[in-house]
Amino acid sequence: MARINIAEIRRRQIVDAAIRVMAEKGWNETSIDEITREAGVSRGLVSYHFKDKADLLSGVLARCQQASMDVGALAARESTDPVERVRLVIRATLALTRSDPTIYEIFLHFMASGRSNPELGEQIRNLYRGFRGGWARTIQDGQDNGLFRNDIDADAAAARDIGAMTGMALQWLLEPGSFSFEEVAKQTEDMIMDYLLGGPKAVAPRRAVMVESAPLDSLPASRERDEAAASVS
Amino acid sequence: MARINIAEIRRRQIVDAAIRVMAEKGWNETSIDEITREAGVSRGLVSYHFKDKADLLSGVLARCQQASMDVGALAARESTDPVERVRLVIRATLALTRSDPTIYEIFLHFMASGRSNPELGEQIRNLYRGFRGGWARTIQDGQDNGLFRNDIDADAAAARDIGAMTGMALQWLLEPGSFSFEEVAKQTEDMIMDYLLGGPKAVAPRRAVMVESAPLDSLPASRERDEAAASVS
DNA sequence: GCGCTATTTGGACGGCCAGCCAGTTATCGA
DNA sequence: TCGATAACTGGCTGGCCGTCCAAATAGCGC
Repeated sequence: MARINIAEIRRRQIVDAAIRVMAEKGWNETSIDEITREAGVSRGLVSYHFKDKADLLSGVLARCQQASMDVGALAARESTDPVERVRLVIRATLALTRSDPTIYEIFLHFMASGRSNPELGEQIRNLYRGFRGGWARTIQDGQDNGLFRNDIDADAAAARDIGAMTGMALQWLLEPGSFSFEEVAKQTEDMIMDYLLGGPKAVAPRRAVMVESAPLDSLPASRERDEAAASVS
Repeated sequence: MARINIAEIRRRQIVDAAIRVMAEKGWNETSIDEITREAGVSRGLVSYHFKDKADLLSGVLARCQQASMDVGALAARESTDPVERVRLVIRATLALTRSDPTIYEIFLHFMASGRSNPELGEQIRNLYRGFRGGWARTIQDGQDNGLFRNDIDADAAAARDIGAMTGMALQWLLEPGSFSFEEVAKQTEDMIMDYLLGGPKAVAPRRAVMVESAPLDSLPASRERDEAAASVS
């Protein structure tokens, strides 16, 4: 089935181009003509492979989601200590802001556009729900095992942590170099970890086995066709 | 000069309408025609009072900036204890997300649009610089007086705190009700305060007089014409 | 080679919108 | 009362963009 492969390759090619253009100009300012030029394909080919602009957008978001999840999952595998794993994921997530700001760029544009486009809004909401859900489970595990304070709600804690990370990312996106990235990242990491490690904890681990799955990698699978997404940039 | 007053009133009227429409539909999806309809004025009047769409946008952002600064300044006046004031400002800023999400909505759209429009980008960057600068001064004051830990850079701390607050706000904007607002707000407030109050501090206050000016209210003055902005919504 | 289908092309169509402008009305000073 | 100017109106227009489509091309099994 070489044909199907070609279709997949074309889709990938167009999504790649869309990400490049969109990261720079946003979505509404990006015309499909510009994407075709960047991708080096003809005007009608985009319409052939994607139902409409929103469909193309889904592909873009799915790729970015996959990339950011990969980073977290990868970092978590670098240690077996649950606390250390959480720290590594925070660090990797923050570092992603610097190494591949495109991802947050896309998220930002989706958040803005999603408010007027219900379909887009649902996608970005699902994405955040997934992030929060995965993070909450990780925190819950830590609480159950007496590692993290258990006087706080895990779901709320997840929203708080993800908020702290994305908030920093957006500021960096807005004006890279306007503050010391390393310093702010270090403070954010410390602040989150100190908060999670402080306060009252469960007396004894409720389970002998610690968190065995990497944080963030038990998210609901993307319903996109670009499952095998690699790095975005 | 009744004429000048009329011009000012009209400008205000149009900006108000623009904020209402824009909060719901974003900026790029908002046509000037829609704003004129909402404002109850004719099509050409907007062109008469505003150079172009970006000019109108400046008015919108200035109003939101003013409103958010007012909230912080107001909260800071409710206590004379510097630490308590910082806590109150955090609380008020977070609460603003709920009471008037329009403001963050506008900020979000500016961040997204500002990437492709240099003029707009500079405005939103200035706004954030102002926020961070004011917050950093407040933290610096607390450090100088031995109230806050002095092993961290105040500028970086400001970026971290503002990031945590805006990050939470954006999530709430994306999907109000997807988490417990009160719980996340409380955790965020505690996390920031615990971090600022923890760690090593200056042995003795370097100044007898504590922070005497409200945080956030020594920002660079808006260069907009809508100086006397009231509440946004 | 021959149909068949997937793939690709370039352009046409229709809608939308920001900017512009000629003309009208209201307000003010003299 | 009478210019003069500010305030205001409504429509035009040129361009851009997403969608659709008829035709051309390429790759496949037979």
